[in-house]
Amino acid sequence: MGAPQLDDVFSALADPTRRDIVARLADGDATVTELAGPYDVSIQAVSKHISVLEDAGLVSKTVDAQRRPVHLEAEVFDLMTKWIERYRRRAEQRYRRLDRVLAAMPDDPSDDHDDT
Amino acid sequence: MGAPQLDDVFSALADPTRRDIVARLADGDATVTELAGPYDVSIQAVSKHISVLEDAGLVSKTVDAQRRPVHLEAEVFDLMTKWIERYRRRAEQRYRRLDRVLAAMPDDPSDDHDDT
DNA sequence: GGGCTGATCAACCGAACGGTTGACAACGTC
DNA sequence: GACGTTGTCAACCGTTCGGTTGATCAGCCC
Repeated sequence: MGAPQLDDVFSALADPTRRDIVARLADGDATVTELAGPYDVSIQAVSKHISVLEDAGLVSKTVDAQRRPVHLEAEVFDLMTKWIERYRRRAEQRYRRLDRVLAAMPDDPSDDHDDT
Repeated sequence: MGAPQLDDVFSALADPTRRDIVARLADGDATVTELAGPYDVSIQAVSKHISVLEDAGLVSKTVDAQRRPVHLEAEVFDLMTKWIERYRRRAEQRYRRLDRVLAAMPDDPSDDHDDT
């Protein structure tokens, strides 16, 4: 119930079945059995997957009689995106800086060769 | 060797130690022992972590005598960002659309009640 | 060459993971 | 109230994962 941790989000999304479930939920809510349909595993397994996604804050379950429509929560994606962007940008800045240094550098035989 | 898979990228980033390593590499390349420094685990464990990151295409190792400077590869981040953004956007569009529908809807008793 | 340093390889261990089956709870329907 | 449907809980199983220790390889330096 606390704020979702990056640990949970990333490891939830590490599984292809769970990523697929997220992909399908982007088109609209679906019940557990509906979600389980395409996969060659038991409903219990899919139910577990959804629990994992829920713990990560990626989806939420509502109650509709005996059905449990699953809904994609977009917010948590921001958490990931922010984390990723932070380091991607830093790495790219460093890369560009290095690039500039190299460009400004005259042909130097002590330089190691580029990686194909 | 092959293109990095989302599986590998997400599961690599699921581990907090590995995320931390990535974070530190954003500030600049570092050798394995340098990276291992802050952690309370063996160098072998850190070496394994770096291998996982390498397999995911998130970092690359170069050769400098007996040292192995590790370098952050920013490209793969795009792979993740693209995946995330695709579904985040879809989910948010649906949300906004629903929002509009609800806003445009007059008080209707046949509607199921709202969730608090 | 001998020794130190940096890093990986190999075998092993316990915990966590993804899957299974079986039982069961909750709800709508007849 | 019995029954079918939907979904979860619980126990179990094999594999993967993060960690360990010990051995080994590669490269610098005296």
